[in-house]
Amino acid sequence: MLAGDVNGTARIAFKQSSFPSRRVCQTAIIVGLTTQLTEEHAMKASVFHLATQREVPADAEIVSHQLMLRTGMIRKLTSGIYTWTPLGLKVLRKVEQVVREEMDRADSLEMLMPSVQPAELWQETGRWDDFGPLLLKMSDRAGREFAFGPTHEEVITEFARAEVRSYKQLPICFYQIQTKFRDEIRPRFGVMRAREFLMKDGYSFHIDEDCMGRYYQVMYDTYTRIFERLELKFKAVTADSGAIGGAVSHEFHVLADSGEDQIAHVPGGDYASNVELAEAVAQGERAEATEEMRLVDTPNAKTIADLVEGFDLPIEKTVKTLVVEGSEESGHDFIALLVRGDHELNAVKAEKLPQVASPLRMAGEEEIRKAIGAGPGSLGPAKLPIPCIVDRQVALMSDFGAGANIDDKHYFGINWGRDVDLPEVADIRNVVAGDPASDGSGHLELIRGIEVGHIFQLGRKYSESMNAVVMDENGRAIHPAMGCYGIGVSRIVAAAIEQNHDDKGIIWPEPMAPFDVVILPMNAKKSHRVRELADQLYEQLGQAGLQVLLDDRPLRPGVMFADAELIGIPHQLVIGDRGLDNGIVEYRRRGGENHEIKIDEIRNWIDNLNG
RNA sequence: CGGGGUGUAGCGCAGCCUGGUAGCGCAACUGCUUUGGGAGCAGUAGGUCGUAGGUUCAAAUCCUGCCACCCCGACCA
Repeated sequence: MLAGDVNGTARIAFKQSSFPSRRVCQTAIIVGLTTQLTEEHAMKASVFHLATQREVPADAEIVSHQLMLRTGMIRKLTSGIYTWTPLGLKVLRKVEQVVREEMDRADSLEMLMPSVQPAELWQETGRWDDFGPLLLKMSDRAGREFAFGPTHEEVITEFARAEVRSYKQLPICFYQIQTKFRDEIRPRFGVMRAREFLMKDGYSFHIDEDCMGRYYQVMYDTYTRIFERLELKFKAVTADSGAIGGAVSHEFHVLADSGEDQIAHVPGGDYASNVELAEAVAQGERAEATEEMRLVDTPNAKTIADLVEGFDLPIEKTVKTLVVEGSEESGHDFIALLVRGDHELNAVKAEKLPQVASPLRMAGEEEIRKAIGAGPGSLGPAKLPIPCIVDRQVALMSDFGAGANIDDKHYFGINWGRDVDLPEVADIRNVVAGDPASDGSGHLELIRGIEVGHIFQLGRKYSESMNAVVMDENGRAIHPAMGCYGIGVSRIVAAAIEQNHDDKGIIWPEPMAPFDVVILPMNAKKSHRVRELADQLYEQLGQAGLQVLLDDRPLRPGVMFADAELIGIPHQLVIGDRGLDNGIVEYRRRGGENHEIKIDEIRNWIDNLNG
């Protein structure tokens, strides 16, 4: 059809002259020319689905979400649920493959578990209720209940209790890369916090804690290698294990200012922790009292800021009193928590206090009035009718000011012991920049990160609740210790963009770029030699094992440049008559230096690139 | 779930207050010109105005319910 078309457009002519078009490939299938079909690296823009957009979609807040939509990597189907387009999938698969290779290297065994899981399994561990509304529940025609798996501890433990019966089979680790669903209350930022997402989850089984600990270290190293291979700037931090359970846990964060998590670390040192967990160490010693405690009228002082401005009180001499719901075992409806005026309460730490209800709930104004007799702006430790726990730093304060538990009145010059008995002391605040690290290694700096991996030493939580047992050397049935290891594969794609972009678009780390090289022929329609060299390079690069995109679309140069930069292809070759006159093609490194390559040196250049 | 906001062409928006048969930019399609940084001209196509009801001679516009989506808070890979 194309061959004899004298009046055919240049576009058709160009396609015709190049490497197998879609039509030719189909023919090749028929005649069995499979060698050409294995050329899956190579792709022409004219047969690919490039769907870039110039305008920024209105509801995309962060850069990665905007760029993923503008490049056409993803399309939203509904809230928190996205289609990965051919372009986006190429990136996702690359990340997946690095994860797979490193997991395999650590002797972890890939498998695939069901995403639809029966309710009974979740009821066994109690998580059918504990997981709460995050669990997407559904029922079949017979009314039996199921959940779409948000994680797979139950399924793997069920699998292991049937398959793994002897210590001789241990240790063993299984993993899968699979779509998960968590019905997040508020999905946002595109695939960064989606409801449906791609996750690598791994689970290991061990005869004892010792072995679990050793394999945990193997996974720690594996994760480190994964993020190094992906060329991301990241940090491993000690973390809270949250709903999954277990004692020891580390999170892996891709560092980016837009990250939702705060990390406390010692610059240049080993200490790094999620702020949720970072221990706040009290500094200094309590000074002698120099003032008398006095009741002061503070009619308009409802906040710490009012107090500081209106009464010339240094913020380090003020105390915030927060009222939270008490736990059942505390025997009280409400508990007061005190932190210094310039500090913040740490909810994770507070929740772990036995007196405090979990999850943490702040008391409302009405509840506070009923329990204390004054409003939230006038609370303090003196003459407080409910139990009280103070932060370590608060315990070291002297001559400080706090509410008097009478509306519009504060006590100034309060001193522990003399005026008020020192209540229970605990670490309940967030660390701030400059605090000493709890290991004494230096002073903390706070940075932001995106959590892309989390490893846990689970222990026997699941093997016990689901009664998975193996026989040990002495013929006794024991519950194996478990570890679990997650990586947010789809989130990594977004996190990588957050960390690597400029005003023109994405700057992919090479290992996850959708294509290695793009060929941009200038004015190919008119220039036979441009077309010829483009085709030749396309073939050579493909045969060299590089994933190459030939932009054979009949477009103006500006559009081609803009697309190549937006999509973020690391290496660009610009072929034009201007360069050919001088025997060169132009090479551009996305986000880096440009230079010229002599045409007769291209072969070397390609070999170099590939090596 | 609580608080706020928005639903009009694939994307971004105007029109609504003051009811009168729906418009702009980008994208798409056709033709000609143009071709080293998101072209120009001419033409074409595309919309149950989220949805259901109500008021009215007449509803994108006014009223009510519902739905969806987005933003701020607690959760997570």
